Amino acid sequence: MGRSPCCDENGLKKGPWTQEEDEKLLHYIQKNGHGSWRTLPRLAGLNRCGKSCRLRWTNYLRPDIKRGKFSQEEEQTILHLHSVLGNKWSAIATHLPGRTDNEIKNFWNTHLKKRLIQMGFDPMTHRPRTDFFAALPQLIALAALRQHLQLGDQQQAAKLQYLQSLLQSAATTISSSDTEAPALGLGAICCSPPQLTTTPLDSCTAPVSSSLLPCTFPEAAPPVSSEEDEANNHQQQQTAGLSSSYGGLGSADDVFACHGGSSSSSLPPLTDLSDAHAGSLLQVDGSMRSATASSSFGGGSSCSPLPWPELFFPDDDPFITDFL
DNA sequence: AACCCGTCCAACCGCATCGAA
DNA sequence: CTTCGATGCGGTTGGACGGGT
Repeated sequence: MGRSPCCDENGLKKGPWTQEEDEKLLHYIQKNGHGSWRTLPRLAGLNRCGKSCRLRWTNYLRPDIKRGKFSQEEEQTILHLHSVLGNKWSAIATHLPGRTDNEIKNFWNTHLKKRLIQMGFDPMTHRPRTDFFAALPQLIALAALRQHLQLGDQQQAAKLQYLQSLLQSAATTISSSDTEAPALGLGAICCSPPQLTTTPLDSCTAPVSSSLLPCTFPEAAPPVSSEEDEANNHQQQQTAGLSSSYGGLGSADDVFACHGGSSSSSLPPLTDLSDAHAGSLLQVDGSMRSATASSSFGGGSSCSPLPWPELFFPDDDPFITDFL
């Protein structure tokens, strides 16, 4: 596939660096600076291509490299910057002294991205996923269905029948949605965050659909490419404050802070963090949440009304209030 | 002990961008 | 304006490692 690798062309070495090579490179750069990376290997006595040397230097040998685990503050910064900049690792790295773009990228891919997905967020847009959320109420109902199988009277039977139809539509919705959602499973769905949303009534037009979320966040997280955006970003940071925007991914505050609430005045808050349930919903490790996490999703607002008709589920129905 | 599987991360690859000629 | 080499960047790979069975 594609062109041959540059290092193969001249029989140059590839793969892990030896200590001897490291020392040669380090000594040369400390003495002469890197200058032209293309000529450096020859001058330094290394059988490597310049690219490989540059990478080794910038990602490993540079004296100002910070090693070890990312701090909570660094995590927060990465999350915030990624929500604004996208996969601009080098740009993000400039805000994290001592960290390389490669390191940040790896950290994102192995930790933060997974955590966001687990929590029901699209890691690219930093928005709650809308695909499987469309079926969330149905799935929640199904999860509790077992508890109600002993129902006897006619009305309960009607409810059961209705839930069965929801099951079908939920399955359809999920199987036709994009690829990641099914893999997340109900567990992930149950720990997903929309339950926390408290939506301004006028900011929403469609219930429980791909557009159910009231977020006016841009469709795709726009990479900051213009000075204006940079300025906006800066303003956002000043307004929200990097350190206050996140409390660490582990808490509900963290995620939602980065999803509009405090990061831009033009974005309606997705979350009422003062909500009494919020505190109990998300654990530090981003793992499973309690079933009650679904509580405000259905009943939160007219924006995402329950899919089941009031006929079956009057407000004071204990069956539905289980979920609310 | 051997194997499997998932995670982590250094390093590679190829495309994009920049600047000099 | 175009070309071309150098460098930067982001996506991906593959090997080391650790935990579980």
